Parts: sequence; C-alpha cells; structure tokens
Amino acid sequence: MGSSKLYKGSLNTIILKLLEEQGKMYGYEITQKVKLLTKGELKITEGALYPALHKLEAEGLLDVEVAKVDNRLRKYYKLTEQGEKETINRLAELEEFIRSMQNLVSPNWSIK
Amino acid sequence: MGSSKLYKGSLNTIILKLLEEQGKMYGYEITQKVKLLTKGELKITEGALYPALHKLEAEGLLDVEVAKVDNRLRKYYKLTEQGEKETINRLAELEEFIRSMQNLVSPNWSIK
DNA sequence: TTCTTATGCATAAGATAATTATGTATATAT
DNA sequence: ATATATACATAATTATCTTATGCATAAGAA
Repeated sequence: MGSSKLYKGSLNTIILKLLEEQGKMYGYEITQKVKLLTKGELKITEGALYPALHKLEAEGLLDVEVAKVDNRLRKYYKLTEQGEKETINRLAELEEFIRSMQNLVSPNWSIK
Repeated sequence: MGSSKLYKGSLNTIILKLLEEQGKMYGYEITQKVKLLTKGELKITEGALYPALHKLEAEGLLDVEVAKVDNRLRKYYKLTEQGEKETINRLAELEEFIRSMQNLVSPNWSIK
C-alpha cells in the first residue's frame, strides 16, 4: 500500500539495524528483506537506498566489499566499529520515537 | 532530546488525531499538547505547524474560527466532515506504519 | 528466439516536508 | 526594564524522499 512515504528519516536506522543482525548485506538484498519483513508494507526504493548507503559509508559507519556472484556485481556492506556504536544510539532514538508516536496515536496500546 | 526530526510525514496525522479527540484546538495549544503528551520527546516547530494547518484547511479537512482571548489572537481549528473521514484513514495508515517499524526494529515487542 | 521479469548497481530531476531564522504583537513574571 | 510566555506568520535553507532513467546480466515465458 501507500504508507512508504512515512519513514522519512528512519531509513538510515533501518539499514543499520539490518546490518547489525545480518552481519553483511548488499543493497538489493536489503530492499527484499524489508519488503519481506513488513509483508510489502514498506518498500525501500533504490533511489533512496543507494544514496543512503553511500552516505553512511562516507560517514565511516559502513565498510563495503565488492563481490561477483553469477557474473553479477554485489556490494556487501557491513558495520564498522564506529557504525556499531552509532547503531546502538540511533536504534534507541528510533525506539523512543516509536513509543512516543504510539502514545500519541494509540494511547491504549502498550508494550509488553 | 533530538528525535524530533523523525516524524516527517506524520505531522498532519498527529494534528488530525489531536483535533479528533479534543474537538477544537489552536496552533500554539497543539505544540504544547504534543510536548506534554510525549514528555518533551517531540517538539512541533511553528515553521512546520502553521503551514501544515493552512494546508489541511486548504484541503478542506479543517475549519477555522478566529477568537480573541486576553487581547491575543487565537485560531481555533476543528475537523470538517470530510476531515473526520480522512482522519480515520490516515490514522489507520499511521498505525500500520508504526507496527511495521516496530516489527523491523524490535521484533521482540508485541502489541497487547 | 524474443520479450518480460528478476537481479544488481547508479544518478539526476523533482517533490515534499521538515528546520532555522526572522518578524510582529500582547501579556506576565522578575 | 527585561526576559519569558503566548500567539500568529513566512522566507530561506536543508534533508530526504519519489520518480524517472540508465546500464548490465540471468532466467523464465511465449
């Protein structure tokens, strides 16, 4: 559906979180993983993803490693040491944000 | 703290939701209410709020009523009939989005 | 065998929606 | 008197998407 526009600002954190739990991933894999995990609810577009990956790499949060699989190029990304630290911070921030949003929108919900 | 930048795209829905439960509110009141409800976590800036209110009004989702209290201007906003319908849709969308984000970021959480 | 879909990367143009910086004005508290 | 709170507004800038486009290989369908 159409709620893809809502995650502005959280894409970077989503990427970091996935890399934290998966170890290493390549771009296309990330788009598929997110689609799968959210049952198609969130669709990461390539126009958003690749620039985001490049930026995170430029910031020193990601390392890249190029591989060739089936004669096709893949760029595997993984967290740097600094990236691991930042992931913890940004995840905490995002979780806090989600709780706040929940409280605003559905005060009857609660986390267990 | 600093996670105020994360709610991009959801500000309109937050406004609609608050008006739905409060009946009518004026701009400044909305900023204070959000600050209160989120314990300072979310701060709606005026530069974001007022244009958003004007746009929602232009879209026919809000009605405005000017009042003078203590010699100061207030613009009370309330949902139009169309606004009430839209609020239901947008809230559902936002809630679905929040669930997706939760699932991505904290799969261990669940709603009870 | 040709066409479509999937896989995989990338960037440019445009839209959207914030932040930040101003500006105006009145009321209240120090 | 001066700062803070209340109350509105807008312009300039920045961030972050979507959409459109491009290139290239592989696999499956017609």
